[in-house]
Order: sequence, then C-alpha cells, then structure tokens
Amino acid sequence: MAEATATGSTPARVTTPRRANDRDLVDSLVTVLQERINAGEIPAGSWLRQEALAKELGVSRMPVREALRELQARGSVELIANRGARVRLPSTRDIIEVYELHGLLQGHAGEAAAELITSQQLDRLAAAEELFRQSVEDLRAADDDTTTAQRHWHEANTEFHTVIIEAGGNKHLAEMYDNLHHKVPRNLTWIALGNDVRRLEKDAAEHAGILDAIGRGDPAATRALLTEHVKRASDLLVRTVDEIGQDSPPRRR
Amino acid sequence: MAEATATGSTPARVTTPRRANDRDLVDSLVTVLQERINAGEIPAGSWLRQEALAKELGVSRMPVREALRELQARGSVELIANRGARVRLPSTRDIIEVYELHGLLQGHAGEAAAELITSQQLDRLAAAEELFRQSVEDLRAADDDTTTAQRHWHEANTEFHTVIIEAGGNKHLAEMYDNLHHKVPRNLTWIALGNDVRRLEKDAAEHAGILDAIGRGDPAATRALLTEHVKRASDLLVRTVDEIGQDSPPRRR
DNA sequence: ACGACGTAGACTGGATCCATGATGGCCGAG
DNA sequence: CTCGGCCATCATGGATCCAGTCTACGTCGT
Repeated sequence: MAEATATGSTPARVTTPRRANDRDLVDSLVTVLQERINAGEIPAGSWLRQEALAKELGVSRMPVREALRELQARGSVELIANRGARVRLPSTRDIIEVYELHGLLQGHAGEAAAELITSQQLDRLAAAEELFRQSVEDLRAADDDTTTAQRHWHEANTEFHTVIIEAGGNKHLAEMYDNLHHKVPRNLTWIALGNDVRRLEKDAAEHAGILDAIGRGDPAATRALLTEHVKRASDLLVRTVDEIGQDSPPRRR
Repeated sequence: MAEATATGSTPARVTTPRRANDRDLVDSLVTVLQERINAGEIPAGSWLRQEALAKELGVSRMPVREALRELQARGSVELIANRGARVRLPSTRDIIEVYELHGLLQGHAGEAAAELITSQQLDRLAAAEELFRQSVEDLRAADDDTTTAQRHWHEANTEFHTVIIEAGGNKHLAEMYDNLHHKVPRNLTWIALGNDVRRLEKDAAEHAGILDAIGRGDPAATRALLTEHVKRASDLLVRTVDEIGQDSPPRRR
C-alpha cells in the first residue's frame, strides 16, 4: 500500500541526463540513478517505474530500461519479471559479507601500495588525512548541523581508500572495489560513526596509522592495519544497524 | 577487412534462447552469448551485430540490445557509441591482474571453507579430484583427440573451485568470483597445461593437497596452498600466452 | 598518381505501438 | 462474515519505425 515510489520531488535534471554530450545517454542515466540510490534519495525497497523515470528525466522509456538492466547487473536493483525494478535493500548479512570483501581488497591493495605508491599519491593521502582532522573539528564546532562534518569525512574517506586501491596498481581490483559500493552505499559508514567525536577521532587515528605504515613502506603492517580498520568499521556498522533496526524501517512489510 | 563477424555457422539455438521458459528472455540471451564468448566460439575482438544476432537467435533486436548492455556491465564486451559491441580481448596484464584476484578470493574463501565445509561439499571435492585423475588417464590414453580430457579437467576444475567458494559462505564473494570469469575465460587455463601429462599430474596433485588441507580443517594451509596453486597456474598461463603471442593474433592493427 | 572531399550505405540508438502477464479489488457463494 | 474466483487495470517486455552518425568507397582536383 504505502509503497514508496521513486518519483521524487526533483523535476529538474541532476547533472545532465539528457543529451549524449560526453558519452552515452544510458550511461549518464545509470550514473544519475546510482547516485540517487546511494544518497538514499530513492529509498531501498521502492519500485522504479520506467514511465515515471522516463518522464522525470525527459527521455523515453527505452534508455531507462537499458539503464535498469545495467543497474541489475551491478547488483543495485533487482528486476522482477513483468513486475519491474526495485532497489535492493542490503540485509545485515549483506553488509557483513561486503565489508569482509572490503577489508580483503583493501588489505591486498594496501600491501602492494606500500611498495608501489608514488609521492603524488602519498600527498593525496596526507591531504585526506588532513581532511579527516578537519572533519573532527567540524563536528566539534557544529552544534546541530553536522552535514559539513559528514561531507568532509566522506570526501576524505573516499579519497583515502581510493588512493590506496589505485596505488595497488590492479585495475580489476579497483573495478571490483567500486562495485562493492553499488551493493552497500558508501555513506552508510557515517551512520555508524554517529556524530560521536570520540569515534571519529579514533577513526582518524587509524587512518593516520595506515598512512604511516605506507609511508614506511611496510606491506605487512599496512595490510594488517587496513584489515583491522575495515573490520572495526564493519562491526560498528552492523551493531548500529541492528540497533536502529528495531524501530526504523529496515524491513517494512 | 578480415573482421570476423560473430554470425557463426550455428543456425540452431544452443540451449533455449527463445521463450522465457524458466526466467527472463534477456537473461538467457546473456547466458548464451557469455558461453559462446567463453568457449571462444565468438572470437575476441569481433563485432557483435545486433541484427545478425537477433535473426540467428530468433528474436528481435531489442532483447539483444539489453543483453549486450548487461554483457558490457559484466566486462565481457565493450560498447562503442554508434559503432556497436565488440568482444574484449584480455591483455597479458588483464590476465595477471585477474588471476591475482583469483588467488586472493580463492585463498580467502578456502580459509573459511576449511572450517565451514559440509560433508556433502567434501564429497563433491573428492568427486572432482577423482575426475582430475580421470582426466590424466584420458590424456594418457588419448592419441590425438584430447577433448575428453579437456572436458573432464574443465568440469573438475570448475566444480572444485566453485565448491570451495561456496563453502566459504560469502555470497558476494561467490558473485565476484563468477564475474572474474567474464573477464578472462575459464578455459584459458587448459591452454597453459597444454596437453602435458606431467603438468596435469602436478596440477591434480596440488588439488589433492588442497583437499587434504581442507579435510584436516587447516585454514592457514588451505589458504597458502590455494594462493600458491593459482599463482603457479597464472605464471604458467602468462608464459604460454606470451609464447603463442608471437605468431598468433594477439593484437592485429 | 595521390590525397582530400563528398556522398551513400549501414548500423546503432531512441521513440512509439501492441500484446502478455501479474496484481488488486469486487462480487458471489458457502 | 470470510474465502475463493473472476475481471479490470496497469506496467512490463518485445516488435517495429525513424532519425542520427560513423565509415567506407568513389570521384574529383591538383
């Protein structure tokens, strides 16, 4: 009954879904939809109506269909025969499994990165670490509105781990890593940190430790620290999700 | 000029592309095309013409288009704007990277499998090992036609590693593992073994060792052996591909 | 004879149309 | 009053149609 439909309030286009300026139209649709899903703009479990999306984005149903097909291949939505596409909502088990792979990939890439990393990439890591500290300051200063802190932390976290993956040098691993975020949205982690300055500081400290290990060129330590780091984040997230899962809508029905 | 077109000689359907018997029509098309690509039936680098495929498979262009879109998301083909889809040919670097991930995932899953595996799964591993031995016998007996040996070995290898992944219990890891085979066809490994009884025996022995480690419930050994095993296969494959890459068409142009 | 421009062909990509399948409500019977 | 079946409605999935674009070939000019 109260099925949320994705036909949100945003009538205007987000980036430039219309017109195949740079590349393919379908690709841009995929990007837009993926971002909306990741941002939680389109709630998990809601149906994606082809016609509604088409009208909203100013295209016909055709490219939407192909975009949905690709999103299915990514694992972001599930296509039910003759019913339509719905946003997959990750279960607790999904989160656990995905983060396990997260840690595995990060650890592996980090081990290689400790030996392969360039000075530019090291600089980027240092900048990210700085941004982590900034985020802590933001949260301390913020009274109620924590969006700035969240944005900074999110940027820093994305950059940090992306650089490590890149520095590892395995393109296919990078691709896999990206795919993971299609299954469990990136911004979830922030929920676990839950506006808690203590936790955020701890998180920042762990990142600093990892950066240090990479800077020393210590592969084993880098792997261990990264694996630990992700594991900790996972445990925290799972605990948090379980808690809010009591009253929030983790599973309507 | 001599662009190989995928419109092969097989007019009949392979399994049942037409009719959505079990599930979706597009899905079955994806499966069929994927298998053909993996089997080398559709040569790497060749164009996939929508109309030709549609006619051959007895459907309209539409489901073919969506199937190609999904194959792109998988990484099996690349879509070039207004040009069409072409089968991606893995480079040596691709092979190295993919096999590196292969080993990583196998090792990780194997470590968990050593503790989680069920007796049924152990039976399946044992059966696979038996099939490996059968394959060796086949190759010894075969004078010229090694297809039986290859088929048995391929079945055994697929089953063996699939069971380990399954036994690891991480569904998302299993999915990732499957995706790897979309980037580098599974049957490639056979090329490396190259009808060499000695190598095949060594390969079988390694599998036996892994099975033994799992049977003992030794996670560390299982991981180590699996990683080693895949690494060895990778090195061998790369060397072989490099060799035949001299006269074969690894890169026309 | 060689190179550049123009044109024709072919293929992809988007739009519209139609049939099929599923769902939810309504009505009737037990 | 409740359960089961039938029907209307709606959305998907496939087919056909049309326009845009890229390529390749041929011709013309130098």
